[in-house]
Amino acid sequence: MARTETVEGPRSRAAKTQRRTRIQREKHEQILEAALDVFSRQGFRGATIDQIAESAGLSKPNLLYYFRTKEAMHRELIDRLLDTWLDPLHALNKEGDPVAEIKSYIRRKLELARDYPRESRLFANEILQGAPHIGEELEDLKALVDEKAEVIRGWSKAGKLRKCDPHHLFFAIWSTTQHYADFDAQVRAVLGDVGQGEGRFEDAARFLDQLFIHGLKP
Amino acid sequence: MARTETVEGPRSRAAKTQRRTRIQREKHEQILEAALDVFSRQGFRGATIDQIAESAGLSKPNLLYYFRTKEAMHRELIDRLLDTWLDPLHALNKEGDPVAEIKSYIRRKLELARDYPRESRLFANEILQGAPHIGEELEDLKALVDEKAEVIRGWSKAGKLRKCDPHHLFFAIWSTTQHYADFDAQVRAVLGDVGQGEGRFEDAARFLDQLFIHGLKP
DNA sequence: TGCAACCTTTACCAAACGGTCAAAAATTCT
DNA sequence: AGAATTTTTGACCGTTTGGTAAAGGTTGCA
Repeated sequence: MARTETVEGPRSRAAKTQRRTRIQREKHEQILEAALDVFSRQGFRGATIDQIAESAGLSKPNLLYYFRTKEAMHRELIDRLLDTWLDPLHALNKEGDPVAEIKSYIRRKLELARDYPRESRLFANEILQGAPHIGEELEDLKALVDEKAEVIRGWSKAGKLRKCDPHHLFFAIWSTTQHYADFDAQVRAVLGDVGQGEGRFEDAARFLDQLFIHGLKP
Repeated sequence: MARTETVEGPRSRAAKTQRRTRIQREKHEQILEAALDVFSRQGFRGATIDQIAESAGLSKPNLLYYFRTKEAMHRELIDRLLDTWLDPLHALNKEGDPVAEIKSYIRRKLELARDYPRESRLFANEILQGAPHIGEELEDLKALVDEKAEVIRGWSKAGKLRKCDPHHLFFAIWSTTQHYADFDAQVRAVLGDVGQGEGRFEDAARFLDQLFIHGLKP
């Protein structure tokens, strides 16, 4: 899924031989962590290298020693993201019980939204702007989705699931779960700041379970 | 809902007396149209005045004669947006048939996503970045949502709807419908470019109807 | 200890950015 | 027509931005 790894980093012997020094490994992660923070809040164009550098506790030229461009940081973040992001979909098991499988898929997606909201927003930003940096990856996504859509269709045909358009089912699951990460500001405003964090996600999980289960049981 | 109208525009006598010339009215609209285009694709920070000016067929200083800052354009767009955006929710009628009301609400929201995708993305961008420009408006939203949530709760208690958390129901409706506008790039990639536009929304409407109706019927 | 590789900093650059200003051009009003 | 007003323009400004060059400091290893 990840794009052909072009090793990013300093033009040094260690880098060229792929063997990274301790400092390189540490700073590399440190920078990506800061970059994720900034990109997910500001979007690609809105983020500045200075912001990321400051958030990472480095000077700008120092940061640019590890990542030669802003794009380089963004690209590596997106690459990493996609791998973990599609994991739950990969796990959808043709042999399992349909309703239980979908329930568990929803749960996993919701957990991702809870535990990795920055990644979710990073992705949302990218798609919102028309996915300018991930054309290639979206094709891989299509292949995976088409495959899993067939699984759903199979379950429907076997009478184990109400008949429905599998692609739109996926859209509904993605949107409802990611909503809690991407539109967090709105969710918090509407729910009020009472009953934070923990209970919120439990309520969401209960609601989505009910909605999809009753909506899908034959 | 709209914020107290501070009339934006040229510092001219006509403007001060609120009476706008023909040219002022025309250019004003022309600029907002272009600004919507650019803001919805690039986000606030990503958009540049030059881009908007070019898209509107004006020089930058000329544009700035009508809107004195970038914020001014964005603010008026957001203000207009919110009015039409919440219309469908206002229309949710306590006296109507619960299932029919919700069905019609979903349909309206989906039509908005189809007919005004740029507005949807403008809003999505704003919320994604943490709603920095619309704190005030979100409070009004909360009040409206709370009110309509009570309507839903009433229907549930009367046994006309399956018991569920009304707020999360709204989240689910918002996210699933707006998904088609906001994540259009992903939707197109997954569905392939075949079977465009028209059929797409019909399929979505059918799916969402089924999902929510069966998920909500008592 | 010395030296080669690696890391960090200071100073800098060109382009892009949001916005201003004064004056010219066009329009409207009487 | 001519004055008054509105609209448009070109030249400009200070700041921010992504990124570079080169020199100084640090580390690891023979």
